[in-house]
Amino acid sequence: MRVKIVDVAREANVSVATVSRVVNNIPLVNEETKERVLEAIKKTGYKPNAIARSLKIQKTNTMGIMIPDITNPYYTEIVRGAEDVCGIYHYNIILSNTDFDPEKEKKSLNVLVEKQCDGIIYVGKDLSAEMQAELIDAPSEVVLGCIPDDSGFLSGVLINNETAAYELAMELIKMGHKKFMLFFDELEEGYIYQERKKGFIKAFEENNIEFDDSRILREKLSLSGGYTMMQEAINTGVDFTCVFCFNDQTALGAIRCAEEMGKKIPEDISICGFNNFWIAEWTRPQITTVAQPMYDIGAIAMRMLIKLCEKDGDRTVKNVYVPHEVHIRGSVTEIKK
Amino acid sequence: MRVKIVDVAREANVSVATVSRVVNNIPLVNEETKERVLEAIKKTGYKPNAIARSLKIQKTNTMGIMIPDITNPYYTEIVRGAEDVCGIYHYNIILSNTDFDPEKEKKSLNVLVEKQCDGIIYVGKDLSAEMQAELIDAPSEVVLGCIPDDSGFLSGVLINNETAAYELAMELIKMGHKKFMLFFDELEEGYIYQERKKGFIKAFEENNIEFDDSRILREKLSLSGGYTMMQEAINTGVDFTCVFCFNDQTALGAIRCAEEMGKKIPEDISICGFNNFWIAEWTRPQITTVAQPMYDIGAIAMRMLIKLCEKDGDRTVKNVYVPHEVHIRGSVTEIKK
DNA sequence: CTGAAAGCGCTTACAG
DNA sequence: CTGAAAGCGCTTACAG
Repeated sequence: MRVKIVDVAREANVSVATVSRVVNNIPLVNEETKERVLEAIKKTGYKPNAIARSLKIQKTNTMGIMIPDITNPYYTEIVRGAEDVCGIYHYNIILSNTDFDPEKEKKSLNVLVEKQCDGIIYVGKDLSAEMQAELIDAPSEVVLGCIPDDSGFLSGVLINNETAAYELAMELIKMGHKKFMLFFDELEEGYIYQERKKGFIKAFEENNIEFDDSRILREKLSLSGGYTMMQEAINTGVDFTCVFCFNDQTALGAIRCAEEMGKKIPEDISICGFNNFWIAEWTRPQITTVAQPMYDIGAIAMRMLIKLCEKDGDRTVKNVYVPHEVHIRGSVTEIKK
Repeated sequence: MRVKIVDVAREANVSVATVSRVVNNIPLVNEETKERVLEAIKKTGYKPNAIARSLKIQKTNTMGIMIPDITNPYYTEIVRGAEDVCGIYHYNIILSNTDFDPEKEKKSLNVLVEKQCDGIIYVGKDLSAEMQAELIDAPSEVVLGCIPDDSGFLSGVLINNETAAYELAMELIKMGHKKFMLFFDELEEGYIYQERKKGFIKAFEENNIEFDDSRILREKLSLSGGYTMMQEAINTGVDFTCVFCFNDQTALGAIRCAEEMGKKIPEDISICGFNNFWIAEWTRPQITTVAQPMYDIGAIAMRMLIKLCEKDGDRTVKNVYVPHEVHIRGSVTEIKK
């Protein structure tokens, strides 16, 4: 049996109120009784029941984090950043993988709310109107990761995807590329997709580069998805010298396929990823990509969330844009005229 | 304000007991009143308070998972396996990164216990006597990941590291290698370290291969750690044709360093990793390694843990050894005599 | 400085 | 089939 506060009280010959006071470090306790209580706690091995405490004080010091897939290195870093900040402020996180599945998301949000999470971080590539409404409605505080809020009720931490894509495209255009392809997600039409597409197309248009949707391929954003898309791109005989992949895994898959099909990377095809996952400069060729400060996104989001949860914390709601960085590496090269 | 059970009761004109019964799907409720309650729940938007429920029924349906670092792809997979199983059985996980730090581990265990986790999965490379005692003592159920228990009080899920290392070494020996180096962790002397070392040395001895501890290098087990060790190995002029790295990141770092120093991999040096992280066959060269079923380790451990937590679940305590697989890939080759 | 008591939001014997 | 009541283990005004 777990020992409870009343056992300690009995042992120390005081009331439970007094024990509670010393456990919670409330000052107005006589030094001597405090000693006695401390002794009793040690002797009995008492550990406060946080559940009971939470029920009483209406605060769990537990945060929920909804993330598509912890296995995706991009999200892994976010979680690590969030958890580290939690540790500092004596919170814990409940982790929930949602796999971009609206049903799972709804269920997950529900249990996080039922478990009385003080706050919830919602990470995704898009925010459906329905999900947005649920998040605004939720009694827990909410901060978005990687997507902004447009309702004025939520906060978000993210990079400017449009600018990032634009800058990346401009670099490749400067290198002489004119014939591009995009390797994007199989289904997605959501926020990040739109933003990046806007950025790429803006760069294309400013430079009078022809582009239409037939140059967008769609598959799972994975090593094998990238492989498949490259296969298709080469087989259908489209004319292209450069590919923008939605993430680095996809880019690496595409690189491998191209190599196997006899292409030299970057001489024959320049290939770019996105996110700068931890291994991007250790592959051969190294992957040209846009670095997102993923750890920081998690850490900043969590900091904001904690402030929302604390009594006199900052309650300003805002979208925070964190800096990105274009990294030009070995997977791309100037076009030879 | 969150709506509570009494609000629903008032709305439906029944007692809280009745509301509780329909919420928990307890059969003996009149169909008609049930309808009325359901309606009231929908109207009020009632969501049960899981904290209050937990306090009453003495069960949180929350599991703790203590893991060195979620950012290490090896552990990421374990967490995913564990979380997926949790989802099936309506549990959630609190994630805690411990960074191999005994202090953090102790603190973490403490809050998981205070938060009344039904069970805890402890993942690590070693189990100190102190930690073992604390885990046995903990009121929450415990299952170990990646390490076995020798006390008879805990369960564990892991591969046989000695056999795995032995088999890997034998493959390389068959290829004609005789001069080996080991790239191991900077500090570690723990369980997994010992087991693997035993396995390697057993293979060496059986084949009359000379080996002593001067052939073990130690550094952080990371891309840059592997890089550093290879640099040192080459610079000190030790004679070797094959390196066993403690994990795949280290192997990849070692490969890159060797390449930069003008060595051809695998022609000049054969390099092996361990774990078969998700990218191991997409690097160039592909990494020879031992695959651990990491997802399964997490999933199985969680299944066992849940059984321990359920009323009439299987309470057998045992160490479960899951199969590993040696993958010979492009980072190694036969030695040319 | 300390204790008795109420209450956090549930569940569940028990009685009817 | 339904409700009144006790109790899960805490915290915290309130009184002394």
